[in-house]
Amino acid sequence: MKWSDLSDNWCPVARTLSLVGDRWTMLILRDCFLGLSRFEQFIASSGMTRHILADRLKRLVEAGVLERKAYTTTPKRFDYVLTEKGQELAPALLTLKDWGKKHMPVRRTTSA
Amino acid sequence: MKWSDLSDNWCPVARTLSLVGDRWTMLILRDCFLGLSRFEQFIASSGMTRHILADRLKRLVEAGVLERKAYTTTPKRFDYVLTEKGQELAPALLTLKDWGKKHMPVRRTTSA
DNA sequence: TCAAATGAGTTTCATTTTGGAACTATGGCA
DNA sequence: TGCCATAGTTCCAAAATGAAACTCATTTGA
Repeated sequence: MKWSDLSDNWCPVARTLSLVGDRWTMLILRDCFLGLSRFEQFIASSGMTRHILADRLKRLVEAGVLERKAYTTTPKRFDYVLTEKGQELAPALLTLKDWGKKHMPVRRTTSA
Repeated sequence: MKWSDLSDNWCPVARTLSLVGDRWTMLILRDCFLGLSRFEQFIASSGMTRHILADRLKRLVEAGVLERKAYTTTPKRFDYVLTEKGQELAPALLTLKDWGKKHMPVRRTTSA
């Protein structure tokens, strides 16, 4: 079975994951909740590559999770901002944050 | 930057995603919360391929999210059950479920 | 007794995705 | 004019995934 087939799964968790359950997508949303909204900001913040970001932004806009709003006309440049639908993913991000703080300690390479 | 490097990220969301933020992992956990615990059950329920499942189970056990308990000795066979740490991912799954129910309707191919 | 079935993986190979880097396009600014 | 910034796109190699077959140990059952 292909991952993309999950969008029609009977299970709402699976359907949600078909949109946000791949690498990087949730991290873009985290950045949005942190107040970032532009291509280069997402690149700098997340460390993902440019064409993956371009692809994910397109998918999120198509899904109605982000809105692409021009902030200059010449040249055309855009802010990506959370829609109401996107805002409602906040609880999911918060649970992931809490779990990470509790269970995924940063293993720092002790300067030996 | 590689996905696996996220495990040392300053952000707890990113660290959590380094473990559960790839394709299929969350779906295995969903199945665990539904009461499934065996290899063939996960295969039947999720639709993922066998070697991906084997890989994910190994990672989840190593991470302490699942425990691999033998339920027969000859031949050795195992149940994969949520640890306390794994149980604590329940809120994350619930938020994804709620969001999916609200925002990801099943688009059914009307029998035309 | 031998064949088929079960459960849990492993292996192989083709197809997709991703990572990394370079390249394009538009316009501002020195 | 030449350089910089923003926002992508393109190219190629490396890694991950999908599909199917194969392994192994044991059980069932004809």
